Amino acid sequence: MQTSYDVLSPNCPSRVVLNRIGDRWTIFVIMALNGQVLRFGELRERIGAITPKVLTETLRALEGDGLVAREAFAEMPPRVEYRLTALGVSLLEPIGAVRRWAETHVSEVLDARERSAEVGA
Amino acid sequence: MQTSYDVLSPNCPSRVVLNRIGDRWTIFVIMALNGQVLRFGELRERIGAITPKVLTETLRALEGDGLVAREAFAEMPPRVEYRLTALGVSLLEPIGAVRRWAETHVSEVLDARERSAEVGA
DNA sequence: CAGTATCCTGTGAGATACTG
DNA sequence: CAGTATCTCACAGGATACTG
Repeated sequence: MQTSYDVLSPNCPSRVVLNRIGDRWTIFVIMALNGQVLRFGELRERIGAITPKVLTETLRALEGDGLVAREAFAEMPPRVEYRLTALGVSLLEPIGAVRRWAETHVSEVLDARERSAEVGA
Repeated sequence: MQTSYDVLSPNCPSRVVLNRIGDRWTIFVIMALNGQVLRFGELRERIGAITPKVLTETLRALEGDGLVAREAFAEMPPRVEYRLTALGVSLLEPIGAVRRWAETHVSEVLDARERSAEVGA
């Protein structure tokens, strides 16, 4: 039983989470499902520029990690609902922390970026 | 002046931060520089499997975003020191939130992953 | 509606070798 | 020591078309 993790180690399980969060589409899906139950098509609409293939991949990954629950109804036409699991909901907190930091400091980052671009170019 | 951000929008400035954090090497560098001033070679050692090229790219990006400060000394042999800026330090907090979540919940994610792998395969 | 199936491309990043 | 310079490749992810 491992009791402590070292994020600096590439094979550390913590890295798993960072990879997932860092994934291009994960955040969008998690945020969209915040407090909502959505169908495949609804997710597509809300996220915008995502293709069905990529949305499916993202959803499958999230499902596999126990963050999102998928419920299919045997109807015609088909209906499938996605929602966050308890684990998925708990992920909203750290994501919120990142988001708050972003909203507070993005302008500084953008300023710095612009300033270095002037010189760099 | 934009007063509110929507992370669900791909062109939202907040996305900038998520991209940066999601970058494969950013976290490693930020964590390594936590409370430390390190030279290029020291960073290489601590991070492990990173190549000089990639470390340079990561460092330049971080510098450009105002998260890391680079100080070069005109000596022979050359000496260059990297440290977090105040902005970089402030980023430690949200990263810490993610890290804590990871340390608490990784086992659940891994369990779920394993369970779905059994079925999926 | 909720996906699959294919094909294709950009680029993050590794390996390797060289330089001020 | 602290990087640059090339070359190469895998793979995330996009476009498009099709199906139970």
